[in-house]
Amino acid sequence: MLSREQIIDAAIGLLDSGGEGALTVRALSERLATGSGAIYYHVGNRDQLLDTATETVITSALETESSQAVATPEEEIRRVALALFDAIAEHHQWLATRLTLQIVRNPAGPVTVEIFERIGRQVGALGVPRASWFDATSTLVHYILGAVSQNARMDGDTSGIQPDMDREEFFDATSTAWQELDPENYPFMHAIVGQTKQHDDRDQFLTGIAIVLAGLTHLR
Amino acid sequence: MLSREQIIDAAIGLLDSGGEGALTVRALSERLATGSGAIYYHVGNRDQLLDTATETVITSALETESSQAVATPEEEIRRVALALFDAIAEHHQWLATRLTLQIVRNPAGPVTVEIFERIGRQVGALGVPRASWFDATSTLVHYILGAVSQNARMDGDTSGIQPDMDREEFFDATSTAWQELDPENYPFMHAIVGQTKQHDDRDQFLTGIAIVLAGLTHLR
DNA sequence: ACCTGAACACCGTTCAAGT
DNA sequence: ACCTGAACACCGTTCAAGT
Repeated sequence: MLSREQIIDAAIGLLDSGGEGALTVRALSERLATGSGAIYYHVGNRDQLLDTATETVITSALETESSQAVATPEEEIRRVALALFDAIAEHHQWLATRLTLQIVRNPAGPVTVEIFERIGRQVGALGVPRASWFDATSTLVHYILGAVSQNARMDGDTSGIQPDMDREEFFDATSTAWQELDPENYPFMHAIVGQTKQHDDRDQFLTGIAIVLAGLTHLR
Repeated sequence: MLSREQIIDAAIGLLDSGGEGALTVRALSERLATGSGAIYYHVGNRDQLLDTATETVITSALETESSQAVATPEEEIRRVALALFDAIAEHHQWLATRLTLQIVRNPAGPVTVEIFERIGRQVGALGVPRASWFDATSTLVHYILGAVSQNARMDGDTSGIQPDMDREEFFDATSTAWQELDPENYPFMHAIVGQTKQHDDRDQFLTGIAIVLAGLTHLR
């Protein structure tokens, strides 16, 4: 008998390998050797399936992270942030779009609540005054989700411009394009093009977290 | 004779009033009283049309902002950020998803370049050391885009849960849902539920900018 | 209760044909 | 060069019918 879990797992598989466009009810029911009606019987429509898949992946990413020893608030925030970063950057690029959607449309859902609660507790422990807890946590969450979305590699997604380009080629093409900009009008782009060439996304993400954390101390 | 500009304007009209789902080639060609082939003749496919619409709106939002008197670097960053915030929050919620997509897929395009250049120059003027310009600017841009995406109101979008709920009702439903969470497991959510009730999104966005700017001073 | 799969109402895109 | 619109290959979703 077909189970809800099987459907969600198969859906995540399709999403991971081909992006959101690859998750069609037909492809899914073929992979599961059923009719399309069976999908609707178990998980409702495609949109709900996408939400459930998002929930499953995020919850599991945050769970494996939480099984470690307690640390400083800064360290715990870094862990939560990296758990999201790694989950999206490495396997589930489709999450970049979906995670934002989930939080905007369903702020009372488990995904939003879990992320806010995890980050928010540490904000309190950091010494931020109670009246600023909501602002401080929102700022951290906004930064994390923004950075994580911007860093999602679009490898598996066919909707990119040149599908035959790998990550490095894409990067080279970008820096040469920046170098070809008019230096009169774009002095800054020229100034940073050297730094982009040998930077690491993950390191930069951590630097960003450190900047926001440093900024929070001014709220005291 | 049909022009490229007319098509883009009509597309933005459809997007503003009904979200991404409302932009269909059929609806567009009906509004313009042409055949679907005419669209493809002028603007390529739907995806390119979406990119062009994004570019048009963002460029114009940044242009009207730049026509003001020069100010401090902090003020100029706030202006660019608010120009994006207001454009998305008030008229073009569909941009939240599309802007991120544009930057990820086309970092050499005018949208990415314009935003980075505008923010980046001020980062230099702020006294951030040259070696940190890229990290600092990325952090700001990531925060701005993250916050702006999370704040896009989903009024016109039918894909929301209850379309008959207005902004205030939605907010009330969220805070009561947060209040009903188990206080043992979600102490933080209970602590902030009061603050969410009477907070202003725009003010919170500016507070976030201030936090990141404060954090940047530590890079000196 | 659980599943099938044809049918329906949509899509984006192409392309011969017209002016 | 510019445009038409039928045709094609897809979609998500429903629902009578089967077990």
